[in-house]
Amino acid sequence: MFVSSPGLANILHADLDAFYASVEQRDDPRLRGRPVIVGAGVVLACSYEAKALGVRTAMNGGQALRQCPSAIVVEPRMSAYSEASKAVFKVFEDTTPLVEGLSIDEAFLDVGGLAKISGTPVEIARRLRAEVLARVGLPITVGIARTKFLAKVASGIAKPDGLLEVPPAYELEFLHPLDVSRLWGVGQVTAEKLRTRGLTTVGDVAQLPEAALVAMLGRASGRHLHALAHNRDPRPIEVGRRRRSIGSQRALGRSFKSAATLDAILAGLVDRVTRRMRSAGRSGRTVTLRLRFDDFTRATRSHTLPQATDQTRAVLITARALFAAAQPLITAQGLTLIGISVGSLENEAAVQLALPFDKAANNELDSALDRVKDKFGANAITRGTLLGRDQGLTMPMLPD
DNA sequence: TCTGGGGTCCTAGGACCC
DNA sequence: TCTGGGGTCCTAGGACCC
Repeated sequence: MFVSSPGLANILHADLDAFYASVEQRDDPRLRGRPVIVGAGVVLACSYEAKALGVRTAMNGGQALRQCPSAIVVEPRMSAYSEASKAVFKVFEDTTPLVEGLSIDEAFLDVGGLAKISGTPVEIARRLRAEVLARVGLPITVGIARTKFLAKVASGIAKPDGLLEVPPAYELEFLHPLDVSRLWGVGQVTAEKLRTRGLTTVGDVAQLPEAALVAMLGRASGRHLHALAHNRDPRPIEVGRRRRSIGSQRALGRSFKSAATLDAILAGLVDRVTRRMRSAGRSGRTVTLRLRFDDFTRATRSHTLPQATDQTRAVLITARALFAAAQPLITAQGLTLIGISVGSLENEAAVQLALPFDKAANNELDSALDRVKDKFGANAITRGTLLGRDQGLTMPMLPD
């Protein structure tokens, strides 16, 4: 482990532009230069041409088309995006070993210590952008600064297809005029709280004592914001962070769903989640059921198992018990979303226990998976499901 | 227009242990 | 009989990010 010089702008934040839409434009020349919307029901991503006409991520699909009738709507191709992401991360890792991935389309890179080999951070960033374009065919924006936070703000301002360095001598000049919503961790709720107290810029926030921010926003948020506003962000690049939960959720639409359909949806979610856990070689202990209702309120119910598992059957039994426990909520309000996630992930796959084959539980799982097949087609059930089911089983301890 | 699907982190109360 | 402080784990909710 080497330590980069703390006084220099050594951190790059690399962020692909309109990632899903850019992949679509790369793969289909007819889409280039035109407004592109990825996702039918809701806008998952849109090209800059669509953004210029008022389309926004997470916008309802119908509204987006009214806003921008000339837009071309394409179905998402997740495997193409995942492949493109891997190729881009390969370019990152060819640049420096100190890469911290943040999401499918962005990462921090520490290029301190590379001066002799690769040149200044700006030179490295220019080459990185050219490499990503040449090797993967995608535009990428890079922000350069002394801290993670400033590098991320810089890339946000430089988008699209840009490069922006914040030299250490100009950090406060750059930071203080910015709108509070640029601060990492300030969303709608916090921005509104700050605004009602007359705080609109980062500089305004910096005028406040830490105690005032803590009183306003809570301990962690208050301290965090105070530090960022004063340009303190000592977090180093963390290599090899692992995800802490794996989940899947499904919106239900407006029509009435029978109990059998809801159970099939639940089993389908559990199947998808445990399959992903097994292919990632992870197992987990905390099963969380997530519900959303027609008035947009939410509820969660969770249960922690005595041992980690990646088995369809164990997670399904737990998920059903949680769902049953939440029945009073569900009958009182219209259910619009169901989600299942498994957290407290451990690094290894579940130890396979040599427990006796439980015929009754297995028959029950069979009928649940049959219902998934009936509702969603045979493709909804995979070989992974069957493998997971027949391996050893850790019986969960259920809530009453 | 009532909004998708994938995540992270923090808070607060209660149970439990020493 | 009454009392304290410290710590961890679990559960539920909330804010935020891409």
